[in-house]
Amino acid sequence: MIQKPRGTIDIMPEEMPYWYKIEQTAREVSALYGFSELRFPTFENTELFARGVGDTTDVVQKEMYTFTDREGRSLTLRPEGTAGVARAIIENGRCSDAMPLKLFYIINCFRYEKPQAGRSREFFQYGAELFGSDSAAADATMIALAKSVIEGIGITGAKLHINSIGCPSCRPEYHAKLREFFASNEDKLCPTCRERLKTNPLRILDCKNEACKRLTEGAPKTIDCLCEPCAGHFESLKGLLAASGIGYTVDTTIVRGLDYYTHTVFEFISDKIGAQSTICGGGRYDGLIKQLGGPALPGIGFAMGITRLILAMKASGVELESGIKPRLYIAPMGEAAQIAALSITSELRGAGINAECDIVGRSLKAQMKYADKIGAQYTLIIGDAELESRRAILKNMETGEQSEIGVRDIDALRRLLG
RNA sequence: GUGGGUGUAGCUCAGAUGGUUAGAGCGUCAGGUUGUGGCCCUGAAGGCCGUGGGUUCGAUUCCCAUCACUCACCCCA
Repeated sequence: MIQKPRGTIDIMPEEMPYWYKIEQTAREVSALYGFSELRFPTFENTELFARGVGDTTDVVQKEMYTFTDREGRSLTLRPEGTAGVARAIIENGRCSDAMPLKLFYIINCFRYEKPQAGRSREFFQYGAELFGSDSAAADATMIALAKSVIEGIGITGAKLHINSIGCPSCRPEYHAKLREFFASNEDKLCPTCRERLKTNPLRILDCKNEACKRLTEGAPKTIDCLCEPCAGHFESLKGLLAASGIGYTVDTTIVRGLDYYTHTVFEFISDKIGAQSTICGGGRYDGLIKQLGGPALPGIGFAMGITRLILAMKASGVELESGIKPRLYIAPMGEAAQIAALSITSELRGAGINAECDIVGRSLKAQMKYADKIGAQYTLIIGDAELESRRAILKNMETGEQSEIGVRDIDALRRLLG
């Protein structure tokens, strides 16, 4: 047997109602907020991610599905959506549209990681991006959109965490302060954090190691080292959230792993779905468009992992009915009846009524069992006797009641079932 | 990439200090009066006991490796 590749998932029919619910809610709520849907390539030139996401990030360094095509071009399966959207709006000249430009997408992404609960190599996300505003009001709008979607699909108990990681003008100073703070305790840090001290000290704050956690107490926080504009932006955001009644906690450990983030970063976290608890992650990326060769255009966006949303929905007690139940099952006996059954089925379907009939050639008893199993509301029995008398037997499967109805009386059936 | 757990029928799981025909429940299919479901009864199909090596007279059972699933680290959605 050939198995599916590691880290991929099959989504069987029983699961589809959850996907429909999320996709439908995402589209409706996005539209409500004035966002338009777009689609873009599953693979891009590798350079897009190297430059956009950042070639020092884990995602780019060790998690991308990169391959060479027949012409020797280096291509990469998208590991996230923002870089593709940014490229698309630059390439399609939308940076000169009326601002803000508000877009959303529902896509699959690929990352070569070791699978676990809430994490797979092909994963799916709903994301939204807002370009052309560097105002905190834009941040608040994005957070409100994310919250509406999360609540709209029935997830309860998700917590909003926000932080500001500064901008290119205040970050170097912050890194220096962090290095200074940890310098005396360098030997007590875990090996990875000792490395982080040199490369990206910001990440030490995110370490799960107990010893490191203790050492981070009292460490300088990004929000204490923000430059004037950054601090002002963060204060405005907090004010706007409070004014809209959106609860939040300032979480100085949120450190996004994608280089393009600046200023505001945020996550919605569910504590009921295992270790991969971030169901929505996002932030501001004011330098990205320029970095990719476009104009200096600020932006902010987020993405939500759809399978994680489903885990959170189920943990929140959301139960969705699966399966399509026919209104009528037609049980023919004999060849003549089979012909009649097929044509009645077809006419009912044409009238928008879900009807089924036997196409396996089962006995009447087996057909009744089958009709019961698939949840048919009515069964219409047609045999030679019924063709003769032109009166078929209609059985209500719930009550067991039987009555007669004209064999070809489609109108009567439509009245009953429509 | 690192670590823990698991791998027996479609599903959920038993099982034997290593010994000849590997079990149950559910599900599927067929019957239980000649044209009728849900309950009940009977029967059938369906497993090289994840794969490859090793130890052994003999391995599904013990050992090793490998693959897959799973949880966690890491990272992130």
